[in-house]
Amino acid sequence: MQFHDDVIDIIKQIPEGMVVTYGQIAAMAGNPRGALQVAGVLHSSSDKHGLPWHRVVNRLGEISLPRGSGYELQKSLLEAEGVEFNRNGRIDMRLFQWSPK
DNA sequence: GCCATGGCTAGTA
DNA sequence: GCCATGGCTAGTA
Repeated sequence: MQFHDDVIDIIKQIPEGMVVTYGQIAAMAGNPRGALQVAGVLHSSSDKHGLPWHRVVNRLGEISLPRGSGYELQKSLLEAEGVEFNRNGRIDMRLFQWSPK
């Protein structure tokens, strides 16, 4: 599937220390309303393709995974790359959101 | 609201 | 086919 493959390509390009949004990826892959599908791809194909899945967050700059089920891991992976979280557990997207050239 | 996916029944043949 | 189910979100209030 084209969408699926595009999503994977895009995610692979996210540089270390940067993040992108589900919707952003969906739009880049040609389906502005496919945010949920992007989440699906992440959920199912992250391991197989060795994707930097932790660099994908929701539009508010927060981690979407539930506490105790991925949240902590994702947060620590991002912090290890220099991404900072404020007291609300959010990332300042003006500083860390990546967009391709 | 949106939309692709996956699981699980109808309902033909 | 139908229907529930997501690692979601634009656009009101």
